[in-house]
Amino acid sequence: MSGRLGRRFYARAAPEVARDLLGRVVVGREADGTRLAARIVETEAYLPDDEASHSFRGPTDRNRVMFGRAGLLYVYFTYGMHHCMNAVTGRDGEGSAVLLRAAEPLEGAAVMAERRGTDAVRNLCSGPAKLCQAFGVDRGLDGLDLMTSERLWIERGSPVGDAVVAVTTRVGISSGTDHHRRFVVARDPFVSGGRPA
DNA sequence: CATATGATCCGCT
DNA sequence: GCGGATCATATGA
Repeated sequence: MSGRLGRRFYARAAPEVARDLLGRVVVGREADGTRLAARIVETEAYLPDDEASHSFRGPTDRNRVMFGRAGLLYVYFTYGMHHCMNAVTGRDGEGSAVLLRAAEPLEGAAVMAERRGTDAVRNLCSGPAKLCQAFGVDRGLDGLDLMTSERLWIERGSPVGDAVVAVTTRVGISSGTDHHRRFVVARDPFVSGGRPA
């Protein structure tokens, strides 16, 4: 429990949190107690001033959690089959969050491999929907509190230095493409797309 | 390696 | 009805 990131970590501007999440560790706990862990290597920041953000047009039933307090988990469903997870950031009611896009498996790779239907470790968490599938995250976890949940949380891990961080435009959106709010660990083989950035 | 396409649901216009 | 913060597979260079 002591390794968990605290509320104040998330209660900052989304781009700052996105940058700082690189090198941190997402931890999941299975019903049977098995621990899953993965080191975050790619994130994206979403703010309410951004046409590509779900929060751009204000709160709805779907995105309500994004307007909640920092440190909540916002999970959405898209393309008819995929889930993606975000950590809510900033002030309560603001509508900003950081999308977790890719991670390097550290613990529980066997469980992830079974869920993902592949043995290739590089392919278990190298994309936002893959990451959710590997950890068994769906809308049932929408709104959980990363401070107190026994199902999913984020630990301190090892923050990375500026020399290793690359900032780029974001992926998979058709508007708001001018914002440089995607953060990746440069040359890391576990980023989405399977290619170093 | 690159581009194309199908899968399959739901929130929003 | 449309199209999306995606992924896996298929096909062609």
